[in-house]
Amino acid sequence: MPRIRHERFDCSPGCTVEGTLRYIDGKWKGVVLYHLFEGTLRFNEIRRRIPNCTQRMLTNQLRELEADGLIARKIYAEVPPKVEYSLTPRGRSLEPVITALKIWGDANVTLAPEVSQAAA
Amino acid sequence: MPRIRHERFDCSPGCTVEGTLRYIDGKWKGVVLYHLFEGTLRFNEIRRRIPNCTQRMLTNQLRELEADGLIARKIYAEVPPKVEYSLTPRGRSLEPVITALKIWGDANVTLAPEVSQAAA
DNA sequence: CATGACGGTATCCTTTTCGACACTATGTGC
DNA sequence: GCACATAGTGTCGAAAAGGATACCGTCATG
Repeated sequence: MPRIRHERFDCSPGCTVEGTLRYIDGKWKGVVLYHLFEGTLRFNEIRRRIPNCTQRMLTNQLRELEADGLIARKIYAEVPPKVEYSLTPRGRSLEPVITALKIWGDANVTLAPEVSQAAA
Repeated sequence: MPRIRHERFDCSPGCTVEGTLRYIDGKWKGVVLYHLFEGTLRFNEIRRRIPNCTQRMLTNQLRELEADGLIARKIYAEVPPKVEYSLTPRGRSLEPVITALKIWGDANVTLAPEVSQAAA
């Protein structure tokens, strides 16, 4: 089980910052949330949008987001299984945060696929 | 060495979000930045503000932040060593991001030391 | 009968992260 | 001579995160 890690934040002021980070941290959560801002998606729709994420990891991240009350999981009792994920109001309230992250990232993060060739 | 982990982000749009997260993620970085927004601080001043962080971890986080160009490290060649940390312009540009995180956290993160008693 | 889509689990393993602890150098105060 | 303060470094080990891979049940299709 992914373990809830936001049990205590007794460090100092500014820790709600860390607290928020614990919600959206986790390799794929930011991207998942980002895609869900567009609207409700099925499991495999999300998968296809994040090809580098393994099925196991995606399930993990979704479960944690769900446990944190950020996304809702709706299961349809159909025969080819159908599960839809959508943001809860709480999840949607993260939009300004994600937006702030994206704005800074667009300005400051270099998405350079060719950098990794340096060692060759 | 802390290893730079922002080598590639080829996953999908929204990944600058992840990119930004890689900069401010890391257990204590958010708090360190938060305290540095107040102004320049010496090593032990930061330590005292974040008692739960070990010396080694603090050094680590500061080194990573420095390597990422977010903070500046100024060493005074004095005899009781004196090192001052301050934000670079790039680091300061993170302020809206940290602020967004803090706003959400203040509203949504429960700093509840008593919640962890649930299992008892 | 075999295959594929769907939405997962279970298991294993590697990498990364984090914390504890000891140790360093230099100078001051006792 | 001893302890203390500053600002670290080094090593060790536990724990967590992440990735690879295989497997599950069900129904439709070929």
